[in-house]
Amino acid sequence: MQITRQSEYAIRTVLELAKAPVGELLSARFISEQQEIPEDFLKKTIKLLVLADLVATQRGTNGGVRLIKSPREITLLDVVTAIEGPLALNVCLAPGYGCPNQPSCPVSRILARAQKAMADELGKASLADILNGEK
Amino acid sequence: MQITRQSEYAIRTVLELAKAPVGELLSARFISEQQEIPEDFLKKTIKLLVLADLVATQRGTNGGVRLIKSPREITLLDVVTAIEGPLALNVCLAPGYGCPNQPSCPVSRILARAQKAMADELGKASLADILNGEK
DNA sequence: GACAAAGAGGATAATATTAGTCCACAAACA
DNA sequence: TGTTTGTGGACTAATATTATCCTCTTTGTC
Repeated sequence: MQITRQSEYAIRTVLELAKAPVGELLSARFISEQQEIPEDFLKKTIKLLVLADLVATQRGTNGGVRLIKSPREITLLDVVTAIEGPLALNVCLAPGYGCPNQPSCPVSRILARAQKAMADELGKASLADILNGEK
Repeated sequence: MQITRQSEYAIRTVLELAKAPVGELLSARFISEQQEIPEDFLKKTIKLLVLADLVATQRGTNGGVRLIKSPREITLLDVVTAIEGPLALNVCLAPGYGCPNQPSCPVSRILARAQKAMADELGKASLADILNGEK
């Protein structure tokens, strides 16, 4: 019941990007050194962020990664979801899982509620909030 | 970011126990058949519930397992914690983990908040609530 | 055009976690 | 005494996570 290390890498990555001047490209190598993240693994992590439309990449000399949304518009929920897919506290809550009892099953209802409470908190925290020391 | 299958087994187990007449012993075999849980694995699961003081066991003929608290006093949080240990959305939130930045780190603060929101929901849901279809 | 810098992507390995199985043993009871 | 039932440990299997390696493509620069 933890976010994966890859999610943490992703969070540190977008924070690093959010700290840089708007629109500036940071290379995967640079980020990997700053944040002590294995470079090749970071690249894959970045790819997931691209697929989630949180960042864009550019190849070639002086290429790199940049945010494509304002730090105010990106939340921890966005980042974690980009890496791990939709939250699902239990298999029975995963999209497309066909539990015959759902949604009448009282356990799944409670898990869904707990999950929503957590997601709401993560969805409230933007990168900007975090960088501002967060009120 | 899921509860483990073992936690789910544990939940189903205590619910089964909560449905039975107060104080009645159910054997691991019986529960494993009712709930389709591998028997030997269930036994280990039960042991964790014992260690968490949620159930008591009795050996020998007609032995088995029973709750030692009222279903009103046992919450999903109790059960999940019994199996998985204290919740920790991230390593940095695990008891005893020495992150140099904690607790000033804004990310860990948010994760902690999200975790608490989830834990609160799980801690509100008692077995009795669940069996009553939960309001 | 050649070369270097970077991301893309696939394959595979290394670890860690989770789940499940097996078996000898101890306690309770008839 | 022997059967039922939990205990405990070792072990295996399955899966997920994390990490590494290598080749390819794109882009910019000389």
